[in-house]
Amino acid sequence: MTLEPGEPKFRRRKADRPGEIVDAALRVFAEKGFAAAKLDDIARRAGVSKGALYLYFETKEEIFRAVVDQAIAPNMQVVRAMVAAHPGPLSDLLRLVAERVGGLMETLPVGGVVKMVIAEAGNFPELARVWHDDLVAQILGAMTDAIAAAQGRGEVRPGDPRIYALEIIAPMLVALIWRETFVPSGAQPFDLRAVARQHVETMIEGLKPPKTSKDGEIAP
Amino acid sequence: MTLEPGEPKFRRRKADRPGEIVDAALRVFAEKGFAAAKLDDIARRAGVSKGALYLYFETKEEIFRAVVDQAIAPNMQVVRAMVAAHPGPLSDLLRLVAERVGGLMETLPVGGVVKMVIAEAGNFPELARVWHDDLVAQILGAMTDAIAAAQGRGEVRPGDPRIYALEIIAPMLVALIWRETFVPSGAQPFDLRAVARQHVETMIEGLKPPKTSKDGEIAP
Amino acid sequence: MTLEPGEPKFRRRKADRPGEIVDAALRVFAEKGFAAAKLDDIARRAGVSKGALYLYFETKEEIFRAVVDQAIAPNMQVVRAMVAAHPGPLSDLLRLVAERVGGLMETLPVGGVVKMVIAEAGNFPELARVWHDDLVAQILGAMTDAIAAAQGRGEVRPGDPRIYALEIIAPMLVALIWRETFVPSGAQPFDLRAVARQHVETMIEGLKPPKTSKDGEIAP
Amino acid sequence: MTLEPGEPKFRRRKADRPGEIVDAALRVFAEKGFAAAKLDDIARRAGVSKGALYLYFETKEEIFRAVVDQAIAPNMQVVRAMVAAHPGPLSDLLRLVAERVGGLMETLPVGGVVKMVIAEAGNFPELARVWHDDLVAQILGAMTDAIAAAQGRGEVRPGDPRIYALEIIAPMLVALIWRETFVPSGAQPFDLRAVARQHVETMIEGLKPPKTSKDGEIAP
DNA sequence: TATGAATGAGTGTTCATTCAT
DNA sequence: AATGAATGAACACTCATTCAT
Repeated sequence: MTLEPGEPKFRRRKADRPGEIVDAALRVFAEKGFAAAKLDDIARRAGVSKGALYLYFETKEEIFRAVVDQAIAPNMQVVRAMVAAHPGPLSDLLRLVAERVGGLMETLPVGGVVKMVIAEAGNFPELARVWHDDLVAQILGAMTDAIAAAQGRGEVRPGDPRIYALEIIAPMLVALIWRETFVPSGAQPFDLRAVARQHVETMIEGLKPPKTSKDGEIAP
Repeated sequence: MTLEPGEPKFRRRKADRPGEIVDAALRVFAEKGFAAAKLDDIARRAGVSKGALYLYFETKEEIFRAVVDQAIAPNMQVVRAMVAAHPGPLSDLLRLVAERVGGLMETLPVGGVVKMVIAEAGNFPELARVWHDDLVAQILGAMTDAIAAAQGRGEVRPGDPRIYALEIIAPMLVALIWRETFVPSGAQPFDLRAVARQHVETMIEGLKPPKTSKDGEIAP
Repeated sequence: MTLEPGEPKFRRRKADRPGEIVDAALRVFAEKGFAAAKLDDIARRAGVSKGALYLYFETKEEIFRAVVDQAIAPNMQVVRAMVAAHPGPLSDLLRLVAERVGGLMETLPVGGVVKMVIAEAGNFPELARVWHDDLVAQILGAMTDAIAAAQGRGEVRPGDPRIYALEIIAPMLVALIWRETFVPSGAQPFDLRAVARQHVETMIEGLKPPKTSKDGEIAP
Repeated sequence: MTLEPGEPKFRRRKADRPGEIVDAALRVFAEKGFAAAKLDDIARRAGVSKGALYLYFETKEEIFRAVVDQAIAPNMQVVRAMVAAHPGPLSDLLRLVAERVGGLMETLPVGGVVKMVIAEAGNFPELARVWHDDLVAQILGAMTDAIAAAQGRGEVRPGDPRIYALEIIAPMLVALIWRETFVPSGAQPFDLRAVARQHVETMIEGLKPPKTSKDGEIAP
């Protein structure tokens, strides 16, 4: 972004290039999908020539990989945050995560990437695998563990903890996909934060063990 | 599918052809996405020549449209079932719908179509609109109405009924997308029926109005 | 055109078919040119199925040949008429031919065929040869001979009789081509008969030998 | 046209390319006609790849248009020359024009373009219109005016001046078309200059007002 | 004889990739 | 490092031709 003093201004900073390209590519891939995205378009949006792309990436697939890979990193924070917050009652964890995730999703261009991963999983199985192994399964696993632990503490009613994890995450994801898919053609959007907040409360209630036992722990 | 030995080079089955082509196209589009799908491939799977496609459809887009359109019809049953089951307590409705939807999703090739719609909504906005207006918004609307009515009867706690509807549907949808996206590259699948059943119970509990008060707040 | 009594009316008369097809083909070829003409179109205009064309002709080229060949025959009359009228002063011959040709050109679909021959001479050299040898060279030759004879009789000034023949014919031909080429897009047409009449008089004057000699023969 | 040994695979000559392509295209279109001309062929003759054509033209039609349009410009000189030579007796003008046109036609590739315009006027009406309005009608109009003026001066006998203009031009045009159509398959050619010279003299004589009367009838 | 569904080679067009500058 | 003209393989689409009926 900033140029060193004395540097000629038409000299572009090499170090930033790959990042700029990946940013541009993300936008184009998210809009059009992999096959319909044109390198010309990506190059133009990155402000470089088409040939320049090949100075940093070998093929279109490479760029796509870079985009998807790069999108994982920032999201890993979320996972870590979640895992870090592990101890304590589940309800606290859920509220915390909801707030965090709801916010992130409105900031980051996750939507586009999610769309891409869904769309191109068939054509790029390794990518699907990377996303699953490095991101999705981590999140799901962390939550599953937390839920199982809570079940152990009697905080959560019996049931498959992995499915409970899915139940918790799904509405956010669907609201996100909804935004990408239907809102551009006029559908009424969902307020991501509102969804997160309401759903957390629903789940906290829904997960409470049958009231016969002394379930005072969950709702403080 | 298989032809007897001595099979005729030309079959004369005009009436069946469009259906066969759409079936084949669904498989290819779902696998590869719109742009990456080759007409040659669709034709081969439909057991016809490339030229024959053009006897029934004008362009590749037309075929795509036909695939997506056709996928709406059978799913409309779900909506109708839901609307038909309208009266009675919400919990009964949810259990009924869950059973119905869970079963359908394992039978019909909805997954592929859902994937396609998500992936190509940007490139084919009218398709996204059709899907939204004719199918998704109908389901969501029907559920929203049922929930609002239940709230009126004091069966359901306060909260945005449209978000509640989203919360109810989302896990099934995500499990479906999961199957399309991650399972082929080795991820552990979700049992759609199990998800449906467990989530319904969670939601029934989660939606219950606070037991303590005389729930005067909900139905004023 | 007429059906035998007692013949079922949906039974088509086989004998006329080739002619009907050639008629239809002439119209289509004249409109679009050889390559841009579609057999579908020809078949439709001939009132038969596409497959039926192949009962009478082997290929598209064959049909084209038939069209061009068939167009020669009626025009041969003109040549014969001209040759028959041979004796007598040239001016009489010219006036007679002009009237005859002017009339024919407004009746027969010569224009289209001329256009086709010009356009496709490069792609079908034998056709160009047939047209040249059987028709055009005949007419030109007959006229050249008549002019040479008239020169021998002192009726016509010195000069290349073949070029004189060309001079005589050309305006009619150009008026014809003009009609096919520019009139459909709005150009002012030429009245073929008027062109014929005026040009004949011009040529009769123009061909007169220098007045020094006793040139009374031409203008009676 | 010919490249040195060691010729570079990529030449960098953006400025020259469109011209080279149009030249090559003219040859191919003139030979085959629009529909039968293959882009591969044009590209090969232009010494570029098929894809390169699309760097300079949007479609095959565009190339065709460029060819036809471009052919107008150089011919406009003829028109201007004719209009410039306006004053003076008509016979001088005719002799001058004949010389000029006869020479040009043997140099420029007019023949091919004329053929194309005749052949494709039906499929590309705007092109026919452009040719008519910008070129043909101009020439014809200029000549018509000159003749009418000459009639006013008593130099030319009564008669439709537009038809007289046609009579003057036609033999050159037909000789040109003859060259394109019949000569390649063995017909005896016409010497364009000879045709021009002889026809001018014929017309000068043919247009002379009747010598007997004091020609008061013509210019009242 | 006649049909028209079906074929498949052929062509215009696109676009990821290369390379002289 | 950067450009962008050039390439060529790939693909959607067309249409003359075939053949079961």
